[in-house]
Amino acid sequence: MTALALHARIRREIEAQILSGAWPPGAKVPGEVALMAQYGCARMTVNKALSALAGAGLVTRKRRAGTFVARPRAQSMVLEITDLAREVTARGQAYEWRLLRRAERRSDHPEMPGGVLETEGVHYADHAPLAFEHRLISTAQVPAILTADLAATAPGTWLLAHVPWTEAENRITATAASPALARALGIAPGDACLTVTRRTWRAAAPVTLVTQQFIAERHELVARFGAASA
Amino acid sequence: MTALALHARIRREIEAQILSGAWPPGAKVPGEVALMAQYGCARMTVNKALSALAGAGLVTRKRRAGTFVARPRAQSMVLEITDLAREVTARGQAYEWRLLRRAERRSDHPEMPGGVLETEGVHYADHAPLAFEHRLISTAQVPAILTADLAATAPGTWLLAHVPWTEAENRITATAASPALARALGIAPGDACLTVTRRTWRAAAPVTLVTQQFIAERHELVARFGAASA
DNA sequence: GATGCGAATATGTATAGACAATTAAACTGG
DNA sequence: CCAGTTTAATTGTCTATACATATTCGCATC
Repeated sequence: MTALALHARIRREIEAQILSGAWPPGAKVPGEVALMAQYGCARMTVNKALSALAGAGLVTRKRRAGTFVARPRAQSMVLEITDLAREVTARGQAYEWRLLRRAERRSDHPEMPGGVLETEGVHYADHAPLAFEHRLISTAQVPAILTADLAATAPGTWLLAHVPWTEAENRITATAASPALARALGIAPGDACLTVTRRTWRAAAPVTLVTQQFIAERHELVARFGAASA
Repeated sequence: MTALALHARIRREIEAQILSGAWPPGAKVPGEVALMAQYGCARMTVNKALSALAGAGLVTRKRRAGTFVARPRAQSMVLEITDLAREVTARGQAYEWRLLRRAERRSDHPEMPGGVLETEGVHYADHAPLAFEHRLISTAQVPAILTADLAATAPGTWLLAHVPWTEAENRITATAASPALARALGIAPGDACLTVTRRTWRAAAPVTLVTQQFIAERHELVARFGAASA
């Protein structure tokens, strides 16, 4: 019952050398045989640690040449997009969803063609508006959405529970509130909003296209550098 | 060699079952011995595939119980924060940096106390303003910054090349342009800006604290679901 | 029925060895 | 000096085995 598995310990110690700057980019990381001797273990154990580091992007490995600290070209951050209902309640606030529009129709949107369910509504935190949401859901991919009670449950929450593990892409930008949006959120037209547009697919078929517009002061997204996962 | 290593193939095939929805959350993934028989390989090979999937968060594994498709509570997205100089030139645009202010002083900012170099400047893409940047850099952590020519090279670019592999956190929100910001960017006061505040540490010591404010129409951040890494 | 304990099961970790693939470096012939 | 070839170092993958560890299940006992 060691506190940490040996391969995890090796990984952590190398990671510390890299993150602290002791081993700069381009520096040669000890080879598998060297680490094997240093820790007195089998090569597979060292390999597991180094492979994990390579997967995390901290090192690059080349046969015959060796293992080297990677040159960071971009910082890879992990952004956790949680369900709004969960996020708000996790903060200890009262969550509420109000459905404003629900229309079953055919879409000519290039990203979501065909039959869709279109919804609009507002997310509230502690009874104050937090975000306006416009959404298209493919009825071909998710026929059950037509029988869901979307006044009681926000579509995002419903989808998370019923159509899990889809691929997704988020586009984050800032926009000025249109008069209609301002009215829905109770802010002034032209006020800054954080806009998140998310497209999700399931086995290459589009599932939903959603745009959420947050009142700027009441929401922020946090992304962390993701090298410390287990 | 085979086009794909066996453990990678096993991983991909299980991943496909999960992402397509064929194996819903909570479903039992075949155990190691079953997969071992199915693929006719050793248990370690199967273990590598399943461990990788567990690391990516697609499955949870419990001793005695088995391996199960995870219930997604949040979508984990990968956000690539690139250096602005690199990003702009990668788009084929002309990049330019103009330093507006440079002050060596002591900071009482709670996140960055002590001696700092404070810089302000504007990033341009194709000679049009893209973002305003305010930055504090710890002179204790990065003494060499005091001798860097920050009029020629943006501090972020310089730091990326000289202080790599720090830990970082980004906070993304939207703000309205203050009169001073509007003047610097050539936009109207109150216009929406995408604001990214990034704190970076190096071995638990703060290195830099930067706030970049982008003209909304000219910038967006893209985050992708990150389950398809190798 | 409740409780405690042992057995069965599935994963977690590690070993030692083997061969394949890649490629930098050394070598060799012109 | 250059070009092509060989060599050797290093990682990539896989096997077969072993023991550790956590956890559920069932059984025996109270």
